[in-house]
Amino acid sequence: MSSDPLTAPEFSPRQNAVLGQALRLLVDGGEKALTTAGVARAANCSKESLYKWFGDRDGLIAAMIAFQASKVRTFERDGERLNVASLREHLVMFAKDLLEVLSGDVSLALNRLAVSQSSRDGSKLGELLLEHGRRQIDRRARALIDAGRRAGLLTFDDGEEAYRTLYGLIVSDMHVRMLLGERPQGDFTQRAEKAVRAFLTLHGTAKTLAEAGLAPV
Amino acid sequence: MSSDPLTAPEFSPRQNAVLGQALRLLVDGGEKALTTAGVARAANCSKESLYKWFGDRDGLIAAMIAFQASKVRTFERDGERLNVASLREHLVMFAKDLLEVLSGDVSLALNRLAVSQSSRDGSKLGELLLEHGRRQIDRRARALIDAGRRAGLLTFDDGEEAYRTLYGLIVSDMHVRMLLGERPQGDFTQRAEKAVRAFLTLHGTAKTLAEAGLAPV
DNA sequence: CAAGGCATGTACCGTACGGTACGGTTCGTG
DNA sequence: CACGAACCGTACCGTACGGTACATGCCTTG
Repeated sequence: MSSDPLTAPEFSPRQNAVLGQALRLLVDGGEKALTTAGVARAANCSKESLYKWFGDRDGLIAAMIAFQASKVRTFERDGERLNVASLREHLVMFAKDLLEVLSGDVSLALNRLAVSQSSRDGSKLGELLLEHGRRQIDRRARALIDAGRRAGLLTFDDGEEAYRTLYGLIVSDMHVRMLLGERPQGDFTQRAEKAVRAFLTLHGTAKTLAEAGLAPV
Repeated sequence: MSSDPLTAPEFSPRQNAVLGQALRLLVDGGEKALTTAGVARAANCSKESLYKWFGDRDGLIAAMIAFQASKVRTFERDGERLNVASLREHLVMFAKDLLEVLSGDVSLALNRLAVSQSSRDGSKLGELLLEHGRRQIDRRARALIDAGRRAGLLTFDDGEEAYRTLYGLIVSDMHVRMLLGERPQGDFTQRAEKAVRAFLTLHGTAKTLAEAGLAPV
């Protein structure tokens, strides 16, 4: 890795096209299908170019992660005044987006790849994936629940811990199960709404609980 | 796979010793270290015996999963009368055990292996791992929260869903992060207690909430 | 047009792995 | 003791992959 992919994740259009083909190859055939010769054939480029651009196979994979992360952009529109209904709506939207992202083909394939490489020492692939893939969506959720607290709708001491709780309520073990090959079952919308309801029960203020009809029996 | 490892997961002592060495090899060196020649060398047996006993490499891995599952036995002692304190204690114990199991070296190595193989079609490794590794601990938790409901301490409609909630509160994304190579941070006991507190807040009856001092502010 | 950079395609090399075959050894059994 | 089964160690085979070298062709630039 000659250039730091954390600060220089930009490639030429031709290279982006190659990375896209590589991702497609990975999604379709799994890790063992991601051979340098296979990528070169699928992208109509030469292996020599691959090594010139990305250094080695690990560099190619790192570039694929950066490329995919650059495609998944999440918009965080805030500044608007939050009330119980809008907070809930935003939380449900976030939950659904999170479930969609995690269950996506490319996300699952890249996560599988990073997991399988993580046993090798010095492989920063997992770190890279967490940093690139999660940072955006994590910041969006953190900003949302912080705004909820500022608006007097949520109560918690540690924002990070509250976010972890929200994440666990939404995802549970679904991500690992999908990584292991299980197909997602159940409706994402329903799952998201239930998770948000539980989260509000745990961290909503009295005002929120009353307005949302979540007062404990 | 000539014999069904779901119903016949028993092997001779010699074979068990070989499987143990194979697991050690996998834990130490990751998936790429788990070569048939390496296992044979580490276990002082011949490759021919490996293929005779386990069929092929996949059969060996399946046998490793069954062997490891046979070692991790979880005791579910029930029948005692549950009160709020004992329910809470059992839940915390379960949560700590779950975190211990998931963060164990062998568990992580096997999960990484199953995840990396899950993209290949027809690979029932993930299914096998979920079935063997989780069944015991899942049943224990399910029995516990069902007993809690029968004792009038918990309230929920769907036991499976309640368990998923408990699981998510305990683990959140820690499992995936560990699979990606991150070292677990924080105290398991504290994490377990917080998760159980949240679970009781969500699914405890009025009696439970009052006795546990969890009445919402 | 000439020249040089850049990309492609192919051929090649070394290595490592899954799986098989075979000779030698140990051990239980009639 | 003789026999056979099981097993060990090793050598072997075919294949596939990562990485490199080289010849050809395109496209810009002076």
